[in-house]
Amino acid sequence: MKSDSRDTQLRLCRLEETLRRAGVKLTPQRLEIFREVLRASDHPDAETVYHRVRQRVPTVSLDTVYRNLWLLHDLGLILALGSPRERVRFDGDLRPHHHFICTSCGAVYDFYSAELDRLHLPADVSALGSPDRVQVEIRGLCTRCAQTDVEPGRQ
Amino acid sequence: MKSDSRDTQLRLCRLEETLRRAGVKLTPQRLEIFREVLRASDHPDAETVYHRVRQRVPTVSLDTVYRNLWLLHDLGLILALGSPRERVRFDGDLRPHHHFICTSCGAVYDFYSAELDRLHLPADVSALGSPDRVQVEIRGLCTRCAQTDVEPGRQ
DNA sequence: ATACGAGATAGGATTAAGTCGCAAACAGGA
DNA sequence: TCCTGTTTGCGACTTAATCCTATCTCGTAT
Repeated sequence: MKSDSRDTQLRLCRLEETLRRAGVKLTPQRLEIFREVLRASDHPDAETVYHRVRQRVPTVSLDTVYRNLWLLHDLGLILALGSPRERVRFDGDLRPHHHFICTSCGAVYDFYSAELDRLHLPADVSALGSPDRVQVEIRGLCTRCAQTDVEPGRQ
Repeated sequence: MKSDSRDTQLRLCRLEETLRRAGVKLTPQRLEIFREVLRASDHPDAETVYHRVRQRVPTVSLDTVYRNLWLLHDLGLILALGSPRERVRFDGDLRPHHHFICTSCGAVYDFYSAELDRLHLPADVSALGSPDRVQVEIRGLCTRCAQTDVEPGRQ
């Protein structure tokens, strides 16, 4: 397992620097939670991270795991799958379409593209399973949020 | 608002037929919940659908809304955004990558593709906001589930 | 038309995910 | 080493979502 060296080392340096910049302390709990997410390749949920970290830091609390996962997420050090912090949403539009998801307000905008609908998938996807629906998800700041957020001299 | 005619009409026919095939009854509540999701273009969550349906069917219960949303989802009549019925999952891999999500077991497999990483986005996306991260999400049956599910004469 | 039975509903009870508040502990700069 | 602002742990709490079950209803068969 060589990946536990160079890659992880770099990520840990980046962790230290990012935390320092944000004025956030590097506690053993925080470190272990971060390392656990790095180590995992199975996209664990908070509870799973909690159990794994517990084997190294037996006193860690579930709350601390939650707090730190979202902290690391907000600092851009790890990613969250799905629509973070949101309930499940439903969509009556069955036509092939794609999503622009605002990382600030959580709004989901649909858009259509014949080009994206017939995307050429890489060969190794077929080893994973048989595709049923292919969607492009774009995350970013929506126009509305960009206006209200910045816009100096107002507010 | 002409879309409330042809399109909706077709979808309602399809609803009736799909329900009949599945041996499921067409109740007024079910119909209104379906129509509400069709009508909405803002990807509402269950609670929102509940409040809207309530204005037409004042006695409807939240539980009925949940049950029917998932029923309609399972019958392929509506879609759910995000990872349905799952908790938030975390991912330590910051490299650009894409996801294959199994619709049966919920597992998420990563895959990498330089081609997909530099996707050409349609022009009208820029009107929605400024893209930050672009990901292709493929939903389908994973190889493992395909084997265990079908495979006659075993188990 | 009518009756009947499988399936559906309402709504209160329950579970479980996730968050809050606060006292005690700790990181890390001076 | 000291000191201050941050973080932790934990129990209480909130809230999304599901379960339970008596009652009701759709839709088929009569």
